[in-house]
Amino acid sequence: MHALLQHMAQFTTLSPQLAEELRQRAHHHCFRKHDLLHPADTVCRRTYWIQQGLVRIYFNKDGKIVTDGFAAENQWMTSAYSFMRGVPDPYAIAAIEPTEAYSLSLEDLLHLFDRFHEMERFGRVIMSAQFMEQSERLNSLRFTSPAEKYQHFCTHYRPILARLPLGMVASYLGITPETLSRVRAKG
Amino acid sequence: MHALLQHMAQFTTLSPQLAEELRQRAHHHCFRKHDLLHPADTVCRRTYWIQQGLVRIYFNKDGKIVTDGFAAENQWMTSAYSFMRGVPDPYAIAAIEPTEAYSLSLEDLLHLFDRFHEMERFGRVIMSAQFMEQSERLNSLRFTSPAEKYQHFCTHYRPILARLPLGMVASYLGITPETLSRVRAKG
DNA sequence: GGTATTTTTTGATTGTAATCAAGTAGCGCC
DNA sequence: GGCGCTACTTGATTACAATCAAAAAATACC
Repeated sequence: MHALLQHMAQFTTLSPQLAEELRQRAHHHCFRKHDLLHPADTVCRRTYWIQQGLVRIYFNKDGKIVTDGFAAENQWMTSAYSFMRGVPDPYAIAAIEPTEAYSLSLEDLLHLFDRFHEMERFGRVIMSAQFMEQSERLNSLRFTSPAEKYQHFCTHYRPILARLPLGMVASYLGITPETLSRVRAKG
Repeated sequence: MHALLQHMAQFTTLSPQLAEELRQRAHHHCFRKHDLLHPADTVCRRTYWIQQGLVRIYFNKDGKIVTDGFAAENQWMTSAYSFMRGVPDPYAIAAIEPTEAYSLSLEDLLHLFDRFHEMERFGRVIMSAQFMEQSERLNSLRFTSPAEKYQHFCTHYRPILARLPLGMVASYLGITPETLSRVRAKG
């Protein structure tokens, strides 16, 4: 829990009152490998902050599993649309490694946003960061060859690269495992 | 100016003090067709809210102009990376039609975020909305054929579709003008 | 530790949209 | 209103990664 507060303190001032409310509201979770943080076609009720471990979000596209993103230590993960709108969506979130996490519900978040200016600040800053990251990804998807996509992935995900099977990386990059295998064979 | 305040009031409570500060700080602009709101390779110092008209953001990729986005009435436009980081970037923003806009500098924004919880709220809500929109675009780019991309564009940009030349739409969708022309010929 | 299953590699073929190339239409501007 | 330019359309060819197929390697599980 302390680690989550430390993480948040990087982006906003953390008053003792806010820290206390976070301590009261956040849930603690331990997931084993392959456990689901969120099953497909259900409402994703919580947003998870990963203290230790590695998770992925994915969905089933015509019988194939497509990975949509990863989150490791100090990152947030949720099925954004489902979480924000309170509706089911096809995404699922599963642990790739044994994972320890803290989570907040939408109600918790909205309450904290209302009550604490500094929490609202945190929300804004995190959303901006996610937005900028997603922009980069969009540009990579749009303008680069499979080799460059992989290159880009390597530089941005170095810390977790070795922990991921090739197939997941390929579908995240929007290329086939065969193509990624060939790309890797050359580099 | 009143219209900007109305727009903001949709997403946050707008105290008289905040409204007053906005009135004082926002700049008003009129652009003629082809005018640059922001030239390439300079720092984008302001974020623009479009009251009337239509603008686009684009950059030069190997001699070809690639359109990266549009903004029409009630939308915001800036070169995000340059604006947030205060560094030059290759994007330019130009008016497609005569355009009336209001703008804020980064300093204005940061000041308002600090001083007004409700402004911070507005920032968070707008960033979330942009993020969700961008997610949809990313999925469209990633998983759909040229015909579906165009379909998706038509449903999401109906109001401005007729105001845009085909070439801009094509490069926004990440396909060639030739391909878009053929897609349109069939539908 | 050995078998079964999944993941990755390697190879051959195909499909789709990009590129190359002209021609036509639309529009801005004097 | 006509000239010149840009935008759009249409056609032929090419390139690249997807798909199909199968073998090899890695991993899971009893």
